[in-house]
Amino acid sequence: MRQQLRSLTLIQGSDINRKPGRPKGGKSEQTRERILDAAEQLFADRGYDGASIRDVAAAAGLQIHSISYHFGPKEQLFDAVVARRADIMTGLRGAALETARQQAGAAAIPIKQLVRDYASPFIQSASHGDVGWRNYAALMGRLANSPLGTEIIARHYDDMAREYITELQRALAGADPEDVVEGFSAMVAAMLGICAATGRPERLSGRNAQRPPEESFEALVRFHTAGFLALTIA
Amino acid sequence: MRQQLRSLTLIQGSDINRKPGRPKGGKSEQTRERILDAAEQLFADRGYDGASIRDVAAAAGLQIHSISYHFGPKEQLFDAVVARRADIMTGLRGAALETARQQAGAAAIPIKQLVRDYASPFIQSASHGDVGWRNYAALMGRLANSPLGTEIIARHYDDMAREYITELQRALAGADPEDVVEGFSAMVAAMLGICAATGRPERLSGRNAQRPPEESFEALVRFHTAGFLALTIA
DNA sequence: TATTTATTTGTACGTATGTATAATTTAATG
DNA sequence: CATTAAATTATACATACGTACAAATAAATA
Repeated sequence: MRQQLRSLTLIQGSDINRKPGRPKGGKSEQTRERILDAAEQLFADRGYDGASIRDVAAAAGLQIHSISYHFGPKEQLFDAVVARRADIMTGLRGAALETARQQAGAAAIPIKQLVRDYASPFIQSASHGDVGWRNYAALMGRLANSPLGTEIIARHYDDMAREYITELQRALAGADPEDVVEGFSAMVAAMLGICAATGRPERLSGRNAQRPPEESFEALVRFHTAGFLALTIA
Repeated sequence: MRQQLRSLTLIQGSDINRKPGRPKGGKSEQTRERILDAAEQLFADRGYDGASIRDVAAAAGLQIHSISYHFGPKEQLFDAVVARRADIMTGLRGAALETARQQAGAAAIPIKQLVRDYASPFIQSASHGDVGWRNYAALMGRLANSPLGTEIIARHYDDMAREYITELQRALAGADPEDVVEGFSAMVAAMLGICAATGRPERLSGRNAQRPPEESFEALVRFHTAGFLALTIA
């Protein structure tokens, strides 16, 4: 939205299209990242309506208007927060899918691999990534069943989701395609639940600390792979 | 909170403890229900922070202060909304569990029956109940991964959840108990996702209308039963 | 009917909200 | 250095928020 059409001549010194004045995107890219980090954390902690633009500005060490200057109205800021890491996530999933397709050749990709490849980037990022990824994971969990959330998720995640669903349906030829979509939705919900860090699993199992997400991930893969396979049995 | 200790002598005319003045809970019980209905819908549509007390009052056809008069501050109203139908839900699940225990005798309750008995009351209410149940289901979906939501869910749902988990662990003696908790969480997340009516399954499958929740329910039972059973295989 | 309490209304307070406008500072240019 | 545009600051606006207080009304009693 605020991206500039860079001039075509690449050598900066001899740039003939170069207009006078301070160029865009110099130092401000850091500022934008700082705003997104702050917004990510606050939206994750308090939700979309619970976090104010003022909170974000204060957390980023800026004045209020700097937020809307860089991102426009609140909803666009929210979208930008989701989009930033969604693009990374989609890149990882796309690469994994390409590899899997090459490995499988003409055959269908194994269910277990599809489950693993879709859930792994998210769970790995949420558990091994920096605090930003943890905040992002919590935020995505909150978004899951809200109108605004699903709208934004649709924009940034549905295309790749459909690719995985297509492969799942191919691997589960005997199953009702709608059941496969149902299974995919269940898998995503479980993945988000693991990373949301709500503390409910601990409360239900009597544990005092959160289970390492890798263990949860392995359980998820086994559980949902078996679930998918059960859909083929009429 | 605002319930009164009814006098012990049951015959109203000869009530010796009866104090003068207008008695509590007469017409106001309808008002309370009307407030809860309005709050339920608004919280479901806009979330806790997105729905204001003024909105609730207007939807119920009352002045602002009537809300806090009956329910205290906003968070207690929210809790009351969740609690009302949580009690019904817990009653149904408790009755189903008792029946299942009697049927099973000394043996473990079958996994499929536990999955069915836990998810069925919610999905049936959300699909066949009145609009209030549909709103409630959407609200519970929104709550699932938020801090305030999990706090309230813990208060009203965790006891019965632990009972079902105990039975699941008994039926899955070979499985890691923590994996079983993980599976239970996945089942709940899927159940909420089905009833949240976000439109995402339709978007992912190309359907134009929502799938009948009964079909989704049958798929959920098959999927998650198989998932649980897979946890016993080392 | 007079009295007592439950319930509802009307109004107000202090603060927080998203957004917009104008002025200022910063960083590059020729 | 003068100039141009980006980036930041400062301030303001109109509205919405949760909560509280005082008054009025309603429904039962003796």
